[in-house]
Amino acid sequence: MGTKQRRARDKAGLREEILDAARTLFVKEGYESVSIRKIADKVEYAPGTIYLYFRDKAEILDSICQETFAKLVRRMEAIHHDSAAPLDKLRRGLRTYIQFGLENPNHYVVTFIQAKAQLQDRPVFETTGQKAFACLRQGVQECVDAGVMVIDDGDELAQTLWAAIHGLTSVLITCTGFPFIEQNRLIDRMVNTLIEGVRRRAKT
Amino acid sequence: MGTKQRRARDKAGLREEILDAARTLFVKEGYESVSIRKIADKVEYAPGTIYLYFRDKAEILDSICQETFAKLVRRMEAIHHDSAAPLDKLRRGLRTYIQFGLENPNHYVVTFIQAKAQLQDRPVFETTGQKAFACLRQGVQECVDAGVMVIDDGDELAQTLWAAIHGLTSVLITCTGFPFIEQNRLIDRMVNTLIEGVRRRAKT
Amino acid sequence: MGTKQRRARDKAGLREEILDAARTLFVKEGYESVSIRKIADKVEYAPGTIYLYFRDKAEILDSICQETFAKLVRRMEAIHHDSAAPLDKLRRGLRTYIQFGLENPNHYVVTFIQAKAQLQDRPVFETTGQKAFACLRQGVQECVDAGVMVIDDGDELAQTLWAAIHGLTSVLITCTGFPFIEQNRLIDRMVNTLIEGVRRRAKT
Amino acid sequence: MGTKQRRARDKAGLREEILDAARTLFVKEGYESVSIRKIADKVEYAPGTIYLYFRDKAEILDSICQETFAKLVRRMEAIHHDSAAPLDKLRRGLRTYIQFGLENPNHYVVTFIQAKAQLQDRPVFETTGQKAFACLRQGVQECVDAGVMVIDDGDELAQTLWAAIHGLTSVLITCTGFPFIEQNRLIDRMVNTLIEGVRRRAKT
DNA sequence: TATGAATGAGTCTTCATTCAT
DNA sequence: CATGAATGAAGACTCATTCAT
Repeated sequence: MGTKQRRARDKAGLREEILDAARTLFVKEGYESVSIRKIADKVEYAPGTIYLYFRDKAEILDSICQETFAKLVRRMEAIHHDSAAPLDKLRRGLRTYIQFGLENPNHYVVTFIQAKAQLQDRPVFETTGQKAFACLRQGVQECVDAGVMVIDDGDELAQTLWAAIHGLTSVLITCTGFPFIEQNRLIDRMVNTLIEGVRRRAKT
Repeated sequence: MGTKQRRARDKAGLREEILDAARTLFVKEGYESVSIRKIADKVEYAPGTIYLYFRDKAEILDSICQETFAKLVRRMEAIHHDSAAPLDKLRRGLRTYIQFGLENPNHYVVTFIQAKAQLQDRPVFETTGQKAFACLRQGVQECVDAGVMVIDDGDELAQTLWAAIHGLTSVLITCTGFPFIEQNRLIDRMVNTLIEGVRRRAKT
Repeated sequence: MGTKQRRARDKAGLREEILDAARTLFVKEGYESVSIRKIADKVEYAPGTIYLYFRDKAEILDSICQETFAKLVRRMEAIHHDSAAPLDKLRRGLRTYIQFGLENPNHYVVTFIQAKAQLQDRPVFETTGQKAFACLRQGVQECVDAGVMVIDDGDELAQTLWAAIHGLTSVLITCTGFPFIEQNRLIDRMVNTLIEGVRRRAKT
Repeated sequence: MGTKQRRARDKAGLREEILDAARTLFVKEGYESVSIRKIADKVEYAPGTIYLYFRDKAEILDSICQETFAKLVRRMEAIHHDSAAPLDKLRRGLRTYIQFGLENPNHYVVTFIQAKAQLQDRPVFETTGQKAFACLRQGVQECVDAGVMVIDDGDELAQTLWAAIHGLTSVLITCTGFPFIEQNRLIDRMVNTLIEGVRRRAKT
């Protein structure tokens, strides 16, 4: 109320502030439980102000997903431009994906766990979303082409790997009460297990 | 409306009926979007009646989770009472878990995906929930004891395996729009990959 | 709040009470300006309670119109069952219409002036609404058949008469600030003018 | 958006533009449903700009009414400066009024139908508004003075005539769904009926 | 003169919950 | 055991209005 001198960050990035607040709240309380009012309170603006930046609540979720995919794709693509052995690149890709989730847990949860229910058929998932998966798919294909995989079906392999690392990322972020072993050891184990389980073994 | 002559099963199973209705609705529309009234409508009772069986909305969710864990544990334990080779039992355990999720998608989604946001620190997860994990943990331990695993840390292995199969189960249930390969082939690949990645290999 | 012992009329007719309150408010402030809250305040119930009796605001308006038409038709039809001279019956019909409006000003305004904008193509107007006009139309037709009208086109005559008496009814109700002459004298003048203007004159 | 090079008439006529936009919108959507923002959008200015020309929303409505009355008076007065027979001038006056309404339906509806609810006791109606009625009143008086009317009370006659033609004008504009006969025939019938009903007949 | 950002009150509506019956 | 009626709080969203620039 009144004019306050409002926080410094002002002007420039209210939109970003709103996204930050929303992301955090979405994770803590679930998309449905977060009201525009709560977001407004958190950024210390009136509820109506939110609508100057986003058409509705769904658009906020949408924007967060878009952000997430963009960030993730950027990370994954970095690995692609590299001349290491395909299997090593794949290994790094898996680790990168998990790391991304852990470094951006709010982004990850909102996009990959909560948004599913709300946006399943929104274009975000069918465009940018697919592009993210495509990065992994491509890394797998290189391995297949190099003849180092146990089978030749790139889709089968990529889907298996993605499901597994998504599972790990999810539980590490969400099951905060669970008595996990030391995080890095668990990640290593997952990545090793997957790579060992998927690469062609000498002789057999 | 009015009283109808109401379904036969009456007396006995209204509680179960409410749970069934709620579970279905939770999955279709999300926990937050389901109102007590919608549940009441579905079972054809007045909203107030729900409160004769459950203290509040959260208790319904809670009960569903409890149910889920009980069912899952029963399934997992069946395998345990069996004298096959430990690794085979483990393999079957993994498959059973996934199958359980696919056969009870509503239970699975509500308990393992949606409940997180609402019940994160409810006791259900810390008691019954842990027991479910314990089944898998035990199957792993048997393998470790039999000396067939690549490492000896049962927790590390069990957590890795659980994360992976949870990932697969989740995405198979929720990512309905995703172009997955044939489901059984994917499940087989996941299980094989994990077992191959986790068992001790000759020599070494 | 609390339980109060609430007004006596209670139980029986909350629905009617809501309609009464709404009708009055609609007239005083215009349909759009009346909020469900205002109606609720007026009947001293919580806003949500309104929704136990009406699906939404439009349904309230709709109900009022239905009421109005039913009342009006009942009145107009009474005249029809009468063996007076057609022209006298018509004269009485005109007067009855005006009187109805003045005795039920809220009903009249809401239905014939405000509802137009909101419900123009609602079924109420196309069913019950038309029936009200039909009464007048029929009275006119009897005069035509009796050969006492200046022309034979019943529609032309009925529409003219209705427009005129609707005009008078409207202004008498709504232009409260206008310095009208004594009401009954004005009504008489209108009815006489119309009848004189419409009936066939001797010779000429 | 931004500044565009904006329409040419700029400077001079923004006020008029706003009135035009508002009038149109008021009729299409009803006074209450029209937001300042919608008006602003239509004229392609920022909402705040509206307030440089009008104190508030009501003042816009007020201005439109003033406009309407001025236009109407101008038209009615034109007839007055004419040396035809009083009854013919009156006849033309009635027709002119109706025509005015049909040619300026937005003005008419806003001023004579919608404004009632919002401005009932605003001065516009008691000053300029009365002046419009005075034109008709005067035409009637001339007839009375010429001894051609059925009674001598000019107010009684004028009010009757006005109510009737207002009724016709209103319904022709607002009851778009009603199966009216051909418009001009209906107008002629109304005017003839009124004049016949109001003029003194030979002998008696 | 014009704007963009912001607000606070208010819109309709839905909800979990209570309670007298 | 079951209900119907009611509520208070909250939901998303819109609006007239203000004001610093």
